[in-house]
Amino acid sequence: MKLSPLMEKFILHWGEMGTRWGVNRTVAQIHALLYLSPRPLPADEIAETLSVARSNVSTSLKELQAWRLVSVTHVLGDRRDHFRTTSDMWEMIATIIEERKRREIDPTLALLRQCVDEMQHDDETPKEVKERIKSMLAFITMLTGWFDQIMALPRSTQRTLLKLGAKIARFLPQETAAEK
Amino acid sequence: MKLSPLMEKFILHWGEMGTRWGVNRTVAQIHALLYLSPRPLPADEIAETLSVARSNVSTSLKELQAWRLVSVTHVLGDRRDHFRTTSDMWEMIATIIEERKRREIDPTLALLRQCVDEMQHDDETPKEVKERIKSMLAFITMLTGWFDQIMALPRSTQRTLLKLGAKIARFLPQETAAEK
DNA sequence: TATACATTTCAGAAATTACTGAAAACTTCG
DNA sequence: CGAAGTTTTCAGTAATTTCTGAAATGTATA
Repeated sequence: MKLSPLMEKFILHWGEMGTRWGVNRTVAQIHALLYLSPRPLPADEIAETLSVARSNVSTSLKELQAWRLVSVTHVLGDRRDHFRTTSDMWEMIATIIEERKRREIDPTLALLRQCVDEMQHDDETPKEVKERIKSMLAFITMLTGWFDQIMALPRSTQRTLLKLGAKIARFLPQETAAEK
Repeated sequence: MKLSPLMEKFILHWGEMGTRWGVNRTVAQIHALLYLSPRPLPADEIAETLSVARSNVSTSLKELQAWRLVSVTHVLGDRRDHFRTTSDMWEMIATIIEERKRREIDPTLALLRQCVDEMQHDDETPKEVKERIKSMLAFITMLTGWFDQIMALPRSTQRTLLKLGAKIARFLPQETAAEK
């Protein structure tokens, strides 16, 4: 696929962003390319477009599929797999957050719970340290709970909330601001 | 500072998490150590505790300060700098998100705006591609707008919203669910 | 079933990132 | 000012991550 300078700029930037967030640059570039592409692309075309090895594309696509960000389709009269990603930004972000939660937050919660559990019979660990761990567990639990609930709402409600922004505060029962 | 097995486990996990999110492992470990520590720690104590070079600690602490996650204090009768991080999880997360926004989202928005600007006189880039870039810009603009507004609310309101979770939908004007 | 096409695997090479230790720079106090 | 204490810088090294190309594996069709 021939890239215009605009497309190239976009893809390169996305690659950079990827690295900042712990995602392999090529993986992020492929994702960006597929996001822009009006049609699903076969692996060899991706390799050619981005000037990376075919094998690298293969590995990266597997990674993107593991993230549920890329899916396979087929084109009539072509034996090759073709790859595409959703063009719905909301869906894309939701998927990324869900996967990160599954891969990173959930194991962290598990560890924190284990820590809190073990600390009962642990007289080596200072009291203050135990408190810190407990409050981190409480906080992350609350935040992920919020997130799960919001994600379970119908898309239209989510969109309403997003559009409302801070105006949502208007709808809250009055005394809201009264706290320590 | 002597680490109990519990503390060690926590710090190692945090280091791993860091690497997943594009943060240097040592930087994340130091952050974790300071989070747990009941008192501010001097750099050499951090180095000793985590078994890394003093110079590495120095660099990492600078990094953490650049992220506004760590600050310097002094202890009476000690010429060394002592370092601490907030123990308020909400504040910590807010800082991390704000910094990431400043470093990564804002430049991305700038790039997207530039792309949208340039695409007017660009006949090399397919129409569909232009649309994708526009809708990404629209989406990120909306999301960061929401975030900025929520962050500007008083802490107590934020806490109320967080606690409410999906129940917030109850307070919305009725017809909410009516959309495409 | 054999052939052509397509994809994956993987060992080694290349590139990048992280770390160390020594020296330089800076700071405080006597 | 000078000595002692503290922090920073940075060149070289180490560790890790990424990438490639060749071989192996998988798959469809003739």
